[in-house]
Order: sequence, then structure tokens, then C-alpha cells
Amino acid sequence: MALEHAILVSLTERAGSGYELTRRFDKSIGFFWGATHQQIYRVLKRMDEAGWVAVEHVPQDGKPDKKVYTVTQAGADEIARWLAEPTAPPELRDELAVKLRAAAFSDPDVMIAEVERRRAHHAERLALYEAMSERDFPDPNALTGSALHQFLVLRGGVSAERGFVAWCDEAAAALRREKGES
Amino acid sequence: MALEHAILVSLTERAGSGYELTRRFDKSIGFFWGATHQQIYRVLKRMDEAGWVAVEHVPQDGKPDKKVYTVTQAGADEIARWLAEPTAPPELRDELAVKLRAAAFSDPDVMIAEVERRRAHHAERLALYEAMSERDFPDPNALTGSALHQFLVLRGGVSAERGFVAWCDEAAAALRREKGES
DNA sequence: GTCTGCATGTAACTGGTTACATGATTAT
DNA sequence: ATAATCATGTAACCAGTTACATGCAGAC
Repeated sequence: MALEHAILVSLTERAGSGYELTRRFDKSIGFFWGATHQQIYRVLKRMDEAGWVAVEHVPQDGKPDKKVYTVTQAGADEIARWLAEPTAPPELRDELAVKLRAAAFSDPDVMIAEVERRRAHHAERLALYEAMSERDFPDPNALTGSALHQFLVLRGGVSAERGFVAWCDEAAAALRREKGES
Repeated sequence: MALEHAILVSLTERAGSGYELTRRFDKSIGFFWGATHQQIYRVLKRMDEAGWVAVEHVPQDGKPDKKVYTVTQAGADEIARWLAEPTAPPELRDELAVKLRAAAFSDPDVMIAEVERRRAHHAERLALYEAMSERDFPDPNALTGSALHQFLVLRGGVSAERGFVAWCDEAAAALRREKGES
């Protein structure tokens, strides 16, 4: 269970409201740990009750009030505790893999098109991560601290998406070969 | 929602009981779509009520009775319907990525050890998939039909695990470099 | 006599998704 | 007018996990 921790990490980088956190989870940290606003508000409330975060009501003109959350000492302690804990490996759960296994029941062209659609999705993601990487970290060898760590997370995305693209290409080629032979 | 479909696909390959399905979900199909026995029994019951599968009670000597499930016509129709549907891309959800981002709050050696632990996990998985690949599909270019599709799913695992291993290596090297410099 | 494997389940809980709801401001 | 953005939330539901429960057979 790590949405709590993802939020804590994000809040240590910069304090913010539930809404702002939702924006962050639409990009950057959210690429590796997704969350919707409902979930974020719920967890924020729970963490406030647990004393991991403190709230400050900030009135704004022209906009609704916002509740800005900051990490408390108890929250920082919780991050440290969690960091020292062993990390669960991610499980792959890919619907396309299950569909591929059932491809014999499908029109080959439909299956090939679906694999290609997925290839496009991953290629887009890959391009995005690579663009972010070049824009924000043009000189990787000079990086240290937080910037280095953020860069490494991005590199994880690049690596994963490259793998997916290669897989889609291999699968599409094999399905085409099979179709041609029959 | 695809556990239903993963089970249907597995049952079209071979009829079986909840227990047998649980075994299959501990390997092969389960590498790409995990499920516990409780979940499987529950979904099987639901699918029976929906008429997607039919049950046959099989008494055995020396062993408890088992309920062998087979896919009905309605179940086959459901597979076809699902195959034609667009497939949701998998979201990466990796706790290690979140931890990496918080690495500044951690002892560098602990973080490096954790990355290495994960590297070992993925290397093991990779070796397993490659061994399965060589054992079950020694001549990939000759494959067609179901065997080809199963092979392609395995290749997805190989591709994903290779990506993870490369990432762990890159991250560990960078963290070491950073540690050495400070 | 204790553990592993076969075989099936219930119950409580946690985490995540979808739908609904409100209300002001700014830009087209 | 109407849509988008800011900002917060409730409620119902679905999927998945953990713990508990039963009972027989065969191996060590």
C-alpha cells in the first residue's frame, strides 16, 4: 500500500492542496503510481487524522479556498520507516497478453490492429518520457540528489515503454507471418 | 475487468476445476494476470450463474470431489465479444519508482541494496521465462496457432523483465556514482 | 504425529473506480 | 450562452487481499 507514501513524497517535494496533487498525479509521479482526485482526497483526510500531514486553509480571491497540506514530523518518520521496508515487485497485468493467448478465436486482422494500437500508445509514452528527459535533464552525468532520482524514475519509464514497443513489434510481425502462411 | 476472460481462455484450452485453475494461475497465464483461489472460486460461481460455464461434479477416489468447469456457447460468445473490444493499456505501478524518488531521505546503501534486490527478482523471472521459452518452443519460426500465441505472451514477459533488469542496473550504477562523489 | 497436496469455500477488509454533486471565475 | 479551470467532496460499487475454516490421503 503506497498511495499514502506517494502523496507524502510529493508533498515533501512541495506542499499543496488535494487539487494540486491531483494535477501532479496526472503527470510525473502519476506515471508510475496513478490516482484519481477522490482517492487523493480520501487518503489526505485519513493522513490528516493520523497526523502525518497538517492542513492550512488558504483563502484565495476569485477562487475557492484551498486546503494546503504539509508533511509533519510524524509523516517524515513514516517515510523513513517505509523506505527501510522491503519493496513488493510490481506484477504485470496486461489484458493484451490474455487476449493474445486467445488470438485463435479472433479475426487475425483485428488482433494485429489491436497490437498495433497498443504499439502506438507505448511509442507515444516513450516519446513523452524521452522529451521530458531531454528537457529537464539535459546533462544526466552531472545530476545529484533529488534531480538524479527523478531522472532515474523517468529512465524506468523509458525502459519499460521501449520493452513494450519491441514486444508489440515482435507480436505483430509474428501474427502477420502466421496470417500470410495460412 | 478481465479475470473472467482470463479464466474463460484458460478453460477453452482445457476444462478444469477451481483448484486446477488456481495452479495454472500460479504459473503460465498467471504470470500476466495473477489471481488467488478465493477470487477464482467467486468468479467461477458468478460465471456459472451467468451461464458462461457449465459444471460437472466429478467424484474421485481418495480425493475430494471436484467441480469441472467447461465453457458454454454463451461463454464462447463472450470471449468473441471481449476480443473485439478495445484493450486498456496496462498502467505501471511500481513502488520502487516512488521510493527512488524519495531516495534523498534514505541511506544510500539501503537504497542501492533495495534496487539490487529487485534486480535479482527480475533476473530470476527473466531466466525462468527464457528457460520456458527454450523448453516449450525450441523452434519459434515454425510455430502457428495457439502455440505461437503462447510463445508471444512469454516473449512479452522476457521483454518486460529485460527492461526491468536494465533499469535496475542503471539506477544502481547512478546511485553508486552519486554516493562516491559525496 | 506432522506436513504437504487435493479440494472447496465464507467473511471481513482494503484499495480503486464511476457516478453524482456543488459553486465560483475566466475565456471563447 | 457555454465550456473549461479551480476546488472540494459523498456514495455506491467492483476487484483484490488476508484470514479463517473444513476434511481426507499419503509421505516422512
